[in-house]
Amino acid sequence: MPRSLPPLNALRAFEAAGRHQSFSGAAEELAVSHSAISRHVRGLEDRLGVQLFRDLPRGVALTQAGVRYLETLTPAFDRIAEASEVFSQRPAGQVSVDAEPLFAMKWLIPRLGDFYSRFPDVELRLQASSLMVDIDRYEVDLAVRFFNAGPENQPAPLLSDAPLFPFAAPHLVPERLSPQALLQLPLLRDRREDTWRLWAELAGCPPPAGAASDWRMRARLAYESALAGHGVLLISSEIAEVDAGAGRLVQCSEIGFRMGSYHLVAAEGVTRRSGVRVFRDWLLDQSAALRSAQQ
Amino acid sequence: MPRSLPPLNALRAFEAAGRHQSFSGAAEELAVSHSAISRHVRGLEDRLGVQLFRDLPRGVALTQAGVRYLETLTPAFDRIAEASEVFSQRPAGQVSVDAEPLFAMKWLIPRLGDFYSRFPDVELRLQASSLMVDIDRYEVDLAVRFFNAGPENQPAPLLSDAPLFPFAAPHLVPERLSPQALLQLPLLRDRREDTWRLWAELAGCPPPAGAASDWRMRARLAYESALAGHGVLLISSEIAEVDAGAGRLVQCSEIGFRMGSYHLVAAEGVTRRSGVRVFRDWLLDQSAALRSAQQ
DNA sequence: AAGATATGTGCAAAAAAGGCACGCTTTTGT
DNA sequence: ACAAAAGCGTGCCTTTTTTGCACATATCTT
Repeated sequence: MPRSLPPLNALRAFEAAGRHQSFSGAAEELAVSHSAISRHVRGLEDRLGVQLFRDLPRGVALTQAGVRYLETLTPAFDRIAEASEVFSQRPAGQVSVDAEPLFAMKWLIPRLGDFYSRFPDVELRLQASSLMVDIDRYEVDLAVRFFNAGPENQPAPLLSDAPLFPFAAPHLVPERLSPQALLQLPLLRDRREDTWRLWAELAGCPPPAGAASDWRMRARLAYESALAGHGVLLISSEIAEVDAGAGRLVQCSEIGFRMGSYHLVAAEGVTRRSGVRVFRDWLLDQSAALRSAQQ
Repeated sequence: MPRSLPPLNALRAFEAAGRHQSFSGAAEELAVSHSAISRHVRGLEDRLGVQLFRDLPRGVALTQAGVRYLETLTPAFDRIAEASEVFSQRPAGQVSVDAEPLFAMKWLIPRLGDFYSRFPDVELRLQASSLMVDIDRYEVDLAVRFFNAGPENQPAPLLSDAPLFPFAAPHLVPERLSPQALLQLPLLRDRREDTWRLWAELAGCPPPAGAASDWRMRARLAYESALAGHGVLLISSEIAEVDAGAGRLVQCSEIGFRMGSYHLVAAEGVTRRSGVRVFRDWLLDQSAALRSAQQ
């Protein structure tokens, strides 16, 4: 089962020699001496047990076996060369991306330095919106959206499925708290759903009563409030990571749950553009690296 | 224009590592240590300037770039391996060949020893006939035919286009003769055409008169007569070569001309069979080698 | 906590590749 | 006709590449 290949450098030598119908020509192409080619070809013939070249009064000519072999080798090497060249071409072009505001602020932007340094020729246009609408209407190439991935969303690859955990500013909650104690604090809610009720249920506590401070607010505002120490927020640990790492937020409990995940949505046909492809690949690699590091 | 390829052994290492998603797995497949794979992959990444693998908590995983690269490399290596394996499979099977009688006796059979030793598993059935009919009616795979190649016979590759020269037994003609002297000797003719008239014309002599001994006879008989010293025969120098080399015939003049050539005709679809392919390739190689050695 | 898995790395050995010089043959040029 | 050049093969030696080993690190399993 394990496939066995002849010495690849000998194959390359033979392939060049076959194309040139000349060892010297191949030697020049490969920037070596003709004797190197001669040895490679002879070694290959010995190994395969087949005569690939025939002596001419002056020079050499392929045998039928050689012709046939070459007909396979040349396209194979061409494809390899083609695929390898891609890496040396600096990708360029514009990419327009729309991302969920919090994802953009706390996940994407902190990582963009890496992208800019790797692909200085790709011009990135980033905007933030949370509207869950058809991507084509926004006239962007790529969009980061938060939803529960069903079978119908399969083609949208996952960017982050980190669970929601309670986070708060360290001066409000210096360390882990019991669920009961935590639920006594001001609970910040965004407009999405009644996440705190779900959390309390999971923690085995009675649902928290609404308090004066638990307005429904936009996610960005809720997050800023948490940073300011105004209460506890249920937020994706990957979103909170940048501020948690800097000591501006603290995870208050081990209890968390998933409510959906961030996915990358691509507009029709845009991946034909190298800039788009490069950004998408980079994004997915960042995401995969993050997830593999966490678990 | 000259294509530049990354180090091929590094490519193979990467390709195996990518398939296994594991350096150790690749190392086992390639029968080297894991450190060899590790170095190869790192070297390739450095050279291409692209990260191909990402570290996992335990092990490695392909990046998007790695996945894409692998998608090209694996089929390319597969095709190379496939084409290389062909040589290690001994071709077998039957091949039936029909050849012009003189070609079979004086050209083909003397060379068959080489074929038998190279391909002991191919069973060759050889018959001789000179009828120029549809090959399929003969129920043979390949046929050697003598004709003037026109555009309609293009697909039938050339086996021999050596010109006709006058040959005779050495005791009749110990050395080169002038055309005039030569035309005084008994002229052997086969039934094909009035070749001697053409030759005399070429030599600038009056057309030879018919003599008692110049019967029209089958080519084989004419050839035997020449060997027996009964006269001079116009015959392809490649056909006469085996007897000329053994001193049984002597070329009597430098004047010669082409009247047609031997070609290899294949029946429909038979080249799918490895034995047929091998014999055809061998035959064409023999022919090409002979021609390149002569001129 | 210990053992197994999986990769990275310094160092020295082994292997492969390469170059050079020379020989041989054929072709070309003077 | 003779010399030079173009092409390839080969022995010998050098250089470069590749490899293995031993050890280090990190993670997973039990």
